[in-house]
Amino acid sequence: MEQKYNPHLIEREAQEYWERTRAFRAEETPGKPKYYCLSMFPYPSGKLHMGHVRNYTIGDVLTRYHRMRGYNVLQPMGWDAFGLPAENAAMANEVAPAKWTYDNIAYMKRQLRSLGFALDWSRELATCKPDYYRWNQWLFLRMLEKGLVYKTTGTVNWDPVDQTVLANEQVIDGRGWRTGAPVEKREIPMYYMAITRYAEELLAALEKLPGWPERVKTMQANWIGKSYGVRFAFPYELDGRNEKLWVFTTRADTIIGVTFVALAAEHPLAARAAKDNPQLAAFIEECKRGSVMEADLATMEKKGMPTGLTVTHPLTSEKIPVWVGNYVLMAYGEGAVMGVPGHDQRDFEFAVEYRLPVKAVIKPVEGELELPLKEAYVEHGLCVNSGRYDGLDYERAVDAIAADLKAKGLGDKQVLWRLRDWGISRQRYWGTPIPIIHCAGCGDVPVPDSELPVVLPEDCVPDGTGNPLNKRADFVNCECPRCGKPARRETDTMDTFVDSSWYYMRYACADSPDSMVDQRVQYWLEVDQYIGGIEHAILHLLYSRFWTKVMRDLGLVGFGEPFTHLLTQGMVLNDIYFRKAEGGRITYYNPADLDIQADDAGNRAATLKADGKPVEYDGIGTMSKSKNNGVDPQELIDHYGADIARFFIIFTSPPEMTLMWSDAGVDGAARFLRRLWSYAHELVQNGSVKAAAGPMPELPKKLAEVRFEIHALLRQANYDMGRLQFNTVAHAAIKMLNALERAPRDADPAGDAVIAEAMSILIRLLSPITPHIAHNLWRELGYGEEVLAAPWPEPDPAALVQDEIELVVQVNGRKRADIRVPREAGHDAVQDLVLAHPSVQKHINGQPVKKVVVVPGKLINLVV
RNA sequence: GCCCGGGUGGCGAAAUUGGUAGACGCAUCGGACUUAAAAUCCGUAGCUCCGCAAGGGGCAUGUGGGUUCGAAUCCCGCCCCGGGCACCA
Repeated sequence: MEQKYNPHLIEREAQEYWERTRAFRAEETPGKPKYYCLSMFPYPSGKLHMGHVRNYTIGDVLTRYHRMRGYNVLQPMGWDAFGLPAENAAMANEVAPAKWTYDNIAYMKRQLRSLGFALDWSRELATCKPDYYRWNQWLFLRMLEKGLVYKTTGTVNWDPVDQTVLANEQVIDGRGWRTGAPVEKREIPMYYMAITRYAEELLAALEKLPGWPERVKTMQANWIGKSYGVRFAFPYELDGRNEKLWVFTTRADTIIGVTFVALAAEHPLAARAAKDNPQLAAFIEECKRGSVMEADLATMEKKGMPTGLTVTHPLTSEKIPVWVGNYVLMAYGEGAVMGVPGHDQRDFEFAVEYRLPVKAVIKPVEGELELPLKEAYVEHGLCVNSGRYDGLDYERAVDAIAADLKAKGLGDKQVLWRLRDWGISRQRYWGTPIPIIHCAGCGDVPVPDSELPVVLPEDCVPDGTGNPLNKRADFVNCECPRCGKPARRETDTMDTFVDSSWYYMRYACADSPDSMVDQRVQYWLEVDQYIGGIEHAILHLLYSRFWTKVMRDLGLVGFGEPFTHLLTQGMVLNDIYFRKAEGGRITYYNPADLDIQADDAGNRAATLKADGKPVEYDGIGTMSKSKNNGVDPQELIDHYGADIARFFIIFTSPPEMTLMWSDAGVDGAARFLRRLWSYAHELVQNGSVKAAAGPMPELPKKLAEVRFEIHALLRQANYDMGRLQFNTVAHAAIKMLNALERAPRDADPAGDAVIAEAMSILIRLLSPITPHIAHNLWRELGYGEEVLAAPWPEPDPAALVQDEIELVVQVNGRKRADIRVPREAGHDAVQDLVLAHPSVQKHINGQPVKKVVVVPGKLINLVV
């Protein structure tokens, strides 16, 4: 054993050992409890960043911990390899997305290997390979057969200069990121997956996921958004026909207060009204400018214009004016809303702006409304000025009004979901081709299963002006499978969320050539622990749950939820810097490439090292490819080694907490592992550990205290392991070494026994976090062949028995003394000791003790 | 704008879920070792007041209220930061 800790040497040795022994190859072993530990697979953006290291270290800690607890563990890894950044890189460097992606995978795989993760690489997959995405296509066709996939139009961001569809991310302040041109909305045909058919189950099944964080379940429940309300119609006459304008409301109790109706700009009635009204047509056109993002729609200035049409109030028969409002969403409800300025703040502001009447029809249960209203009264209350509904509370009013509408055939109660169907068509090259052929005679024809996969050509180089597949005659031109005549292949590709909705199943049978999944999926799934960033709390996790239910209903798998336990890792943040070029194009710069000066007031000035010119600061955000603010961990690994990097990132913050990246403190991790090494080296030199094999002898008081401390720390560490708070497990390891270094050093066989036991505990406790040094020390100290095979340590109850306990004494809730009392001390004896304490005497100051609060074994509070 | 989190010393954090606030680590300062540096080891440390000292008191968990014998923890209002908002992944 070398005297100095040489992480690179021992890490290489340990990794070669694991490689040679195929230590992490997972086999289906019936009868042994299995544990499927899964970290979200990375997008191969080029290099790992700290968020990846954090994610995969957490997963590895859980993997190795469960392995030592006796589970048959699977921890796989793969690549979420389709996506937009590859196309952006292609435009910037004129390299094909495929080559860029495969090069990145090769580099990042080396980085992952150098971190020593216990991964079963034999199951590696990349979603851009035909043997993976063919099953996206295959399931798409099954869903099409079941009516779970359908085609309709959808709204996209359109860059009129590049003549291309833009991702939301590529729209900056309403303009295209490359051209700076104002973005327009455009309606195009798209394929949808009918996730709303599963809305009820996706919501209800959240309650059957006790292993998920509450916050994630709350977010999903709100996203699915079940609301109970009333769908009803305003009758009207147009072009000599009697028609109905439908709306949905959760506040039917306020229906008498309707003073206008507002339509989305895309509403068919708006288009009809605009036919002879150029001003309105222009306004509708204006509404179609700007991005499709909900955050933009919700924050923009509320604007409206009258259509000149009126409809009839279904209960009062009043004439109600119809407006077009830019804030009404076509995608939610009916694309039209009733306007009740008195009791909806948004309607109130709209009414004030356009001088529409405000009617108060709800009053508080206690007291009266102050009129005229200065803002909408949005609380539930009692109906007033509402004729026969006066005095009814919310529920009764809704019941009565729904019943009256129903009697007139103009409405009824209805459940409305906020969740929308999942549009999966992307007008992009680097994704799974949608397996459809367009035939002039037969229409949209599914590609037959026998012709799957529809293979994506890998040599296209996008240039930013639309999907390059459209220019590939060899891809586009084909025969109609139905009539055999020349036809055109669909060039849209699938949303990459399709890829990530089932990859965790494919790991179980990554080599299965003839089927999407096989019986091995039944062995490994569900995933016992899923680990990934909180940013995936809604979309990815919801789509995966949906996809699993679809596969279940197609008889492909026997379970309905993919992930039993979920750990949502906190984001790793870093500063963001950028420059905005003329024309609006934005370039982000990595903080590592900048010279940054900050003054005491927190202002900062940064210049690019390459040209010395200033760049702008854009606050902090998640490390990402798009904001170019990732920190490459490679420098850390090269300098300190994998164990120190892993220990540091585990040590520095609890897994679920957001972490602002800073490497301050990494020297502490390095110092700890060096101290551990030196301590172990000394033990090896003087042979204390080997000499101490055998049962624990009778211990003198000092050594019993050391042993107590070790076992108490272990008890706490195991508790923290169980609640996934790994930072304090690392803290416990440091405390153990501190305790050992403080322990009496005489060459006493009893002392050797305590130290030998403590080191075996410490090394096993550390082995999930710092597996290489643990592997090495376990062997050097002669505990066995490999720490991986050792059982997880449990505290010895006998070591945790104490003769004396410490009690805190408070007077009026403030700590005034500590006392040590024998463990068996009775209540009276303790009370005498407490009252005799001079500091307690002083603070009681002769006043009578009114109350004594006792927390057994911990605290006594005297109230005077 | 809407939904979900978070805010504790100079910094990362802990506090077993209402019971000693600041464990453990970083940085800082002082000391030891060394020709020197690095490394290593020892010590100190929230703020503030009284005291030569030993020691003792007060104030402190973003902010303002409230509940409680007792609040970082529970309740109400506000401020700031992060995540998501359906085409970034």
